[in-house]
Amino acid sequence: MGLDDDACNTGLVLGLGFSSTLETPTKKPSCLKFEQQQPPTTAAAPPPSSFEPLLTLGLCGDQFYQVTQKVDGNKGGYLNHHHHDQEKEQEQEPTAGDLYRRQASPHSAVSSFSSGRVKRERELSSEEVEVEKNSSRVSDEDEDGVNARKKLRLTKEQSAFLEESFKQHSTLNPKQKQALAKQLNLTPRQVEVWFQNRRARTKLKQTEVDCEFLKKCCETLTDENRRLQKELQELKALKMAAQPFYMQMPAATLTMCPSCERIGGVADGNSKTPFSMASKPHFYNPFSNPSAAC
DNA sequence: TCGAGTGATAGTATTACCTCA
DNA sequence: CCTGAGGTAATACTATCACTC
Repeated sequence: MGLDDDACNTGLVLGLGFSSTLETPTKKPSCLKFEQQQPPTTAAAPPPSSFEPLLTLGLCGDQFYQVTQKVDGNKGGYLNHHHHDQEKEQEQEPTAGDLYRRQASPHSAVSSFSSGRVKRERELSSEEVEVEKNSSRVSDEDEDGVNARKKLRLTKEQSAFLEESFKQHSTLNPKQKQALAKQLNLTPRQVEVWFQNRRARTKLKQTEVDCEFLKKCCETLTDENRRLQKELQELKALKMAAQPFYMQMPAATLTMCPSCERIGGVADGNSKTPFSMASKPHFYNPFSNPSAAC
């Protein structure tokens, strides 16, 4: 493409691209409709080179949504009632190490126990494991011992409550998780999984939205680029038409005296031409004839 | 029957704490 | 006492499975 030449001759430069908005959420395009919530303790940082529109979804409060109304999670019939004497355990003060982690780690919040059931059961307190086994409608094994993973469906109330909580905080610390679980008659693990999936799917949706947005940006900029290229060509044509004959000649055939700044060469080099090109050094070729014009 | 939505699981990365030589 | 290495725990993310509607 001739952009470089154009830039040399006209000072106009055309470009097309996006700037990374990493860590500059305020620079996001204003036309983005969705905004992805960045929790106070930001989740794992994206790769440094990634485009991060930093959109947020929902509200972001300073305080975790205080649950004031208990939602009966058993209305749907999928959830078994479970005992609430886990409360003591839930309200135990975290250890110093826990506190440190929750405050210092960017990943502080939802525990996922994601290394599988064996690990999970090692990590969970016995009470919590018991709750988990009882509270969900099904366990991994049914009465026949067959590994039939049946699926819990959250009730509307439970979903709405979780959504509301997610709007407040997209991640939960263990206490919040416990509280939510208790309010909703779910296991902490279920709350945790719900938040994990919610985050993942929010991100997925956001990626799709971003993709569409970037496509549109690309189209717009391409059109703009095309328009400016055309305009540039027109300006160049006008400029050429307005130039005297010798200025349209190849620069190699022209020389200009560096001292008197008069153009020499095939044209009339000693006359008082109005086209003395002061401050146009590219008309001067020091290797051809430095002072021939004089 | 199929596809979308979604709960659940497995694997992996990161970070911080703890222990020990 | 200090320090670095290795182990462990907590938590996040991603991919995928599997079930329900």
